[in-house]
Amino acid sequence: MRLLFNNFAPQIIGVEMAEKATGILLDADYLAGAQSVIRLFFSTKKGKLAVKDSSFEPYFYAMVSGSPEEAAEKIASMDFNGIKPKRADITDKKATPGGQPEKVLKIIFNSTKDVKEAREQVRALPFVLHKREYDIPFAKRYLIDRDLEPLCEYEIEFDEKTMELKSIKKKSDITPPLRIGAFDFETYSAGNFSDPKKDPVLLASYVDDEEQVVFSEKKIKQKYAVLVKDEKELLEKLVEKIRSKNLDIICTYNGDNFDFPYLIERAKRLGIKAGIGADGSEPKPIKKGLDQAFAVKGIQHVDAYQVLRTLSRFGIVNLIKFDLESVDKALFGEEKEKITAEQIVEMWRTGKEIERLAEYNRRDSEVTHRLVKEYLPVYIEMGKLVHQTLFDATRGGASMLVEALLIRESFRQNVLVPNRPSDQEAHLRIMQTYKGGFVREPEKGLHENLAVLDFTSLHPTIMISHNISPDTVNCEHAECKKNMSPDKYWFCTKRKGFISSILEQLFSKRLELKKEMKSKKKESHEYSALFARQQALKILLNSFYGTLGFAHFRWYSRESAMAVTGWSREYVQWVAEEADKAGFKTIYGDTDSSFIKIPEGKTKEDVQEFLKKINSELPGVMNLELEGFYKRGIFVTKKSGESAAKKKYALIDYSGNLKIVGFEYVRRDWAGIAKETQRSVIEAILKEGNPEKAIEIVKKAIKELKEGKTKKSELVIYSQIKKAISRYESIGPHVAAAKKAIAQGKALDEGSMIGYIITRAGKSISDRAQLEEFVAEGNYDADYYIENQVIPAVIKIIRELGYSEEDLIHGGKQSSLGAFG
DNA sequence: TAATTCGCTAGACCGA
DNA sequence: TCGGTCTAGCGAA
Repeated sequence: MRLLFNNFAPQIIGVEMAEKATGILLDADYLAGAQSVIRLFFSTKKGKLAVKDSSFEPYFYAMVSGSPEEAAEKIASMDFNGIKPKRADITDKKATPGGQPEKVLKIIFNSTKDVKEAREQVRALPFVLHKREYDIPFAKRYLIDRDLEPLCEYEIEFDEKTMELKSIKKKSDITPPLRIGAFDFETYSAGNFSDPKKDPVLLASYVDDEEQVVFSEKKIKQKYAVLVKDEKELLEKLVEKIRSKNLDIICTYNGDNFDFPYLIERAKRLGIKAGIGADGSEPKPIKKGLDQAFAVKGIQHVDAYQVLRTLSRFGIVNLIKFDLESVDKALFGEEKEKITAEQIVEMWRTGKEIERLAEYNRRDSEVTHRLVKEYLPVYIEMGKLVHQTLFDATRGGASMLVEALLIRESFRQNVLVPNRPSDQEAHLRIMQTYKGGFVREPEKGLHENLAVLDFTSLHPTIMISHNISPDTVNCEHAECKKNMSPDKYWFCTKRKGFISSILEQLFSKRLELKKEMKSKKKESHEYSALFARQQALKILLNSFYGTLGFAHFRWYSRESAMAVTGWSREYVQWVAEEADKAGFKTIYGDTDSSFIKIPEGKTKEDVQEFLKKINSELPGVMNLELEGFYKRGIFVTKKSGESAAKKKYALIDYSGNLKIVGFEYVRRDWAGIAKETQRSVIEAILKEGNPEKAIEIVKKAIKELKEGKTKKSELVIYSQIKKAISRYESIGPHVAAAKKAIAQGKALDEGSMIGYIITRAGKSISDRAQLEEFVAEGNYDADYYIENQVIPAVIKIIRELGYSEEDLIHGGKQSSLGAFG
């Protein structure tokens, strides 16, 4: 078997020209040129295998007026500025999911380049009405058309000489264990950031399941250290190490923007090749809008940083800061030492504590490796679900994942994929917003004995139950008008919608998995596998609704999005009315939830009964469930005015668990001292029913602040730079702090998380804001933290108990509180 | 390349 | 210096 890269000598089998192999499909790309040729990468037991498929041709569709046969003949013989189509076939395709197949031209070219150059010219022909599916990347197109699922195991046959694929058959849906390795650099820097054009790599670490290595030209005592003579050898050894491992996955932490570009630039300067690809090629940058990603041939590069950003957006993990130390602590509860760029240089220069630096470097790779191992299963399942490689699945947003699934499904159903909107069209869509979910104004104050009810997967279940789909809006059947949304759009009841039926399948698949999970032991491998699959399904299910209202989405349907939210408002308000009729009192609700008070004389069983009744009346797969019972809850008024604040409350259950929602406590743009004080106050009130204690907690925090004793770490406020610094019209504290830091040589820009402290020197708050690392312990504006942080965070809660701001600063009243009476 | 709307609040900014 | 308006960010769902 001829492998591009392996640990074994090639085997030549003389007579039999067809070779067989079993491998995991990792990647697909194509070789550009006069003829575009698909290349598939497999991970086999013996190494990486790349096979070609030159039988697949680039194409797009055109719908024409008049005779399709004549049009096909005409186009096939045309010359578009030197580009000649290979041929034009006539296919039967549906223009829309509900439509009848019609004759559509499939115009086939030799190369993807030809498609790109000729498609506009074809579109401009007078008899061409539309062009379709002209912008689907060739390799992705191949995976769809050939029904191949990345990450599954395949049995293939290929010609041993030409490496041409002869047959391919799926062997298993289960992804066998993948070989995962991580690497990380420590680099020299003059100021606070490193420039690969001049600053060398100091240390490089590599970690996988079997070994851990740190390469260094300085002698390091640890066992894992490998001495090299210079930076050139260091990089060569690292590349060699990675190559020798025959990895399926190479992982980094921000390798897309740091380690890989650094590696490439240093290798170039040192005159070596960073050929870690399975075919010996260097990692290649792939444009992702303003950002870039790095791809390695035959190996999937998973950037753990990108993975966490995405998981954070979907609420699977909850992270404030994304540096490895914070992530390690938040997710694994480990304390990892943070060494700054300055310290790295100092340690390197003096040679003192070089072991600490090496350990830091080793840990970076180790944590990265662990992160990828932890979260990879979800993405493996996602990749299979939407037929995308790991590389794409870990970097794609909600719309990319949904789109990939829908394109594949369109192909299966023989329907043409809708075009993306033009920029103007997208702009018009953005202008047209629509109404979202319903949020009830809460009954402010303290409440006891609560039940929280919510709809399970509200948006997907509405879409399934009402058959909401872009292709079922306002169908021609009069009787379907009974399925009328509050905004007066109706949805067909005779034919299942394209999107709604896909959702239905995903939804029932997830239910099945969850049922199956119950029969498995939680620690078992099967359980984790099922868990990952249902998690991927959950992410996908929850992504659909948002994409319907997304201006750049191929299946954008404002009517559908409006119907989803319209019905959601109706259902949630109906539940509230029914609850009140049943003798409960609805005190709050947001989008899919109802908070009800269980009055004296009513029991938890009554709530269950109520749920049963509601569920018997809900259509389709819609379901209202009990989220939980709570002993107490508090709602406060808004900052100004008398009305109660929405999206802000705290609950305590009967086991004493606090649930704090929307309060400053959960916001990163508030100082720790304010957040912790607020949490303690809420706890004292909800858990112990002790407002006096709450007052004391606040007083203590204020006293500490005044005495200058509050630790720096308690004072940091985090806020993100969301656009280019120059584009800010209003210079808030985080922008001001960032500007000052940039003037001192810090590399901060769009996307940077700014941790700042309000110091004493300066007039406005922005003037006084300084980047945390530039502020000495004890240098803070106590008044600011008391008046703008601690007091605002607690005053609304304290007032709910009948106390005032005065009580916090002065003696305070001793009278007991009627709030619990 | 890119999921949505609803809601709260801080602090700059601006004109009187 | 005051108060209203606007920009900006973050969180809930």
